[in-house]
Amino acid sequence: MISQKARYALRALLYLAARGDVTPVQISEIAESEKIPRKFLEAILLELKKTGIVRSHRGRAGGYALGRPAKDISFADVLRVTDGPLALSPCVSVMAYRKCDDCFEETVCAIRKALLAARDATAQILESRNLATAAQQLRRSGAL
Amino acid sequence: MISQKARYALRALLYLAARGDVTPVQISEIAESEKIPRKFLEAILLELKKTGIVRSHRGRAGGYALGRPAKDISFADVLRVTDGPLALSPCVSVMAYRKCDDCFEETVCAIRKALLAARDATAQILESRNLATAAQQLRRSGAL
DNA sequence: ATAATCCCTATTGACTTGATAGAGATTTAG
DNA sequence: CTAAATCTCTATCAAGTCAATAGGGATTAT
Repeated sequence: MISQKARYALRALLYLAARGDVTPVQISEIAESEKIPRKFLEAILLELKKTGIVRSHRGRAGGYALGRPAKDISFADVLRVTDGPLALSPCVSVMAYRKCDDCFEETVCAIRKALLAARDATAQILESRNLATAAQQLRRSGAL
Repeated sequence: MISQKARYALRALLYLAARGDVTPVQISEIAESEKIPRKFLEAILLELKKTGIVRSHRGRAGGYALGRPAKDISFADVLRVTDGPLALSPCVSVMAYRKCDDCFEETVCAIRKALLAARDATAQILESRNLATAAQQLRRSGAL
């Protein structure tokens, strides 16, 4: 299961993508529109900023905007920031590989083989879905 | 990421599958062979038993055995017991559906569409991998 | 009977999650 | 230049989950 933080992050980013504006949007506006606890959202956007998914402007007319085109921000990008690796085991993570603590012989591990296949399948989907395609779906369903 | 519990469960079950025996195997034997804390393994096997994945015999020559043929125990079956639903969100879980707490309109949710596709991909893999195929892989690699 | 086994409940410490508080740093408008 | 509005940062909190342990109780083969 994804965390509440991931949900909030995706909703906030989708809000920015759907708005499609160039001028920065304030935290309060996002928080109210998407019903996200304001202070929690601050922390989330800060993290997203560190990885370049959003950028910010400080001061009077400040706020947040997407850090790159919506089509270049995948669901996988976001989930990796909020929830860590997509993989079901460190030993099959591509972005954050680590040997399992008590692994005997990785190349032979039958559990690993299954988890690796699962990771590839998940990553394939989550990397192909991005904020642009998602926003487009919303428009088509008449939700915007 | 899967839990340590899931790892232990898979290892223990794979041990039973590889042994392929009809007579029950004792907890201590599994725990020692697979280096799993004995008491923790007890709790895990008990849970697996409740869902029929293993069956047990009590008393003097007691122990555990697979509850059905190894080819009918998938990785998905096991992970659902130890770690809950495979889905990344309750609203896309097939075995344990639940509406998201703050969901506005499920049919329109763009996040849901992506998570649903991810669930299907993961489930497809994890339901097709079972203890028999895994044990066979071990034999082929000469690990048995 | 007895010894070996599974069965059950409770407890623990470490860590994570979701959320909140309060002050600091920066920028724009007037 | 000053004030107000914003983002930035650190600290804290309660509740929950995870991994592991402990100590018996129930059952059964011999």
